[in-house]
Amino acid sequence: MWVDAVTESRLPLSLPYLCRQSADSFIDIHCPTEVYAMLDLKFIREHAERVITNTRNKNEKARVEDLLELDAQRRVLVAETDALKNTRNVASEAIARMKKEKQDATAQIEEMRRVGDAIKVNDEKLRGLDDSMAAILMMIPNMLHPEVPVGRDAADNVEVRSTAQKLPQEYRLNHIEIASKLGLLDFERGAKVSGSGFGFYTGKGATLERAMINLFLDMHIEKHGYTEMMPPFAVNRASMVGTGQIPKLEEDMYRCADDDLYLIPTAEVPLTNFFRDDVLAEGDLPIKFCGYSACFRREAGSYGKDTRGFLRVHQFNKVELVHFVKPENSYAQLELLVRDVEDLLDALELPYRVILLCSGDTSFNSAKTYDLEVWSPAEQKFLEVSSCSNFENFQARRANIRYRTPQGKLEHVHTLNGSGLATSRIMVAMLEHHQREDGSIRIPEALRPYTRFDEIR
RNA sequence: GGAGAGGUGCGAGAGUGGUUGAAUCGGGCGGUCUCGAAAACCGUUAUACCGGCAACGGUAUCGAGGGUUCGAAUCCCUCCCUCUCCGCCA
Repeated sequence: MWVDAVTESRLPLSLPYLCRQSADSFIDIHCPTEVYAMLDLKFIREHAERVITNTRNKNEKARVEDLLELDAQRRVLVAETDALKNTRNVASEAIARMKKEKQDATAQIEEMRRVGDAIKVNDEKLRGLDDSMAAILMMIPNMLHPEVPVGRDAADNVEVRSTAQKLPQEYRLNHIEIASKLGLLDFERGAKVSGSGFGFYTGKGATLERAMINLFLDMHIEKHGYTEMMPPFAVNRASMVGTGQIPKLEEDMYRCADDDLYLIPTAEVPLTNFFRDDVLAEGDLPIKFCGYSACFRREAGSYGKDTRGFLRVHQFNKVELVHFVKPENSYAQLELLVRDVEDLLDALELPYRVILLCSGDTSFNSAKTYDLEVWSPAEQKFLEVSSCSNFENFQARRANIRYRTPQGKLEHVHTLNGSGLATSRIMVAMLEHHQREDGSIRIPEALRPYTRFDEIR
């Protein structure tokens, strides 16, 4: 069944994004506070209580009250400094006039020297305040959509719908056992060659992996109206800041120190930053990108959790979906995004459920997130295979992605993204669900044109 | 790795110390004309922050940071980025 997706024009190549400078301004601490603001400072000021509650509901610890105090100080200082600068500007103009008329301006110049010194002192103080404020602002999470249930952790998430009715299901071998029996994955060699948490796909395992990536991409391109992108797998620091991985998740990134590049943890980073500092044409929205990438995660601090096989690895493959939309459409678009992913799971004939994350489980950047989970008979639990989020303008503010309204106003777009899909956990589910009594694996119909075999034995 | 060029508004592109927030062209928006459209013509068109109910006023912004100066897009220093040529290489 075809998802009722909006048909969009493909990305027009005439867009001017290719000529834009990249801005490393994000990473320099001495830049206007607004650049850092993920939530609008004015919004925080006017809705302090809501921001504080929201921060708490997300289990975050930003010092919102301190921010407000600093802000009050800053505003007084700004007013004072602006007044000083005004006198200087007025006087400078007068001096220019006097010089032109060959009058002596020594007294004025002397006076302005003192004003200039005062300005310098104030600017110094302002910079200190800005830095302190920026540090707090960076830690304030996105506001949640009102529909998001308040809750502590995953236990409070809400199931929206499910195609996984008859649980638990029988299985004979878990994915590690069957993969090793059929020669599809090799973790020992992965550990030898790279380290723990890396693996080889071998033989038909590699083919199956590649087939899934291609199936996903083709469905998104041909059925769901996406533009395919193949992004760089390493990005600069400004990009990581732009999508919010830095500073919060910095220790989870692989970094190439010599070149100050980061291996991407998801294609979301390059695909969203594609439009960093750009102004999009209203008529081009929504823009929907799909892109394959390898994803690299250090998973620092998560050892001992889901460490078996391919459940949690340092490198995995994923097709990522990223939408740039007009604010008024973003929640409708989120539903479509989820449907695009469900369509893949249906094609793979895997049972899954869609859950709405509660406040405490919703990520820092997100206003509303649906997770898609596939049942693992071996693990006896649901495995997260996709996370679809609406970031509203949170990322767009950080990455400075705007569009021009029909009235000619510049406004931030809303960004959404979702995995569509990450293959490693899908591989786990495939090996468990499509396992036959004799230990062979049945390839679902939709995949056969890509694998060119219909079973693995 | 070696050598050079350059980073200005939505885009292209002027501008080398004093009404330059920034010429000009293009784009967008509004209008005239038209049954409608195109063309032509006219007008208009940056963002952020602070103050103000508002009209409006102030400040900042020409890659980033620092310096010189009464005054910096313009001069000096540092850094970042992009492009071109040569070398190396998939």
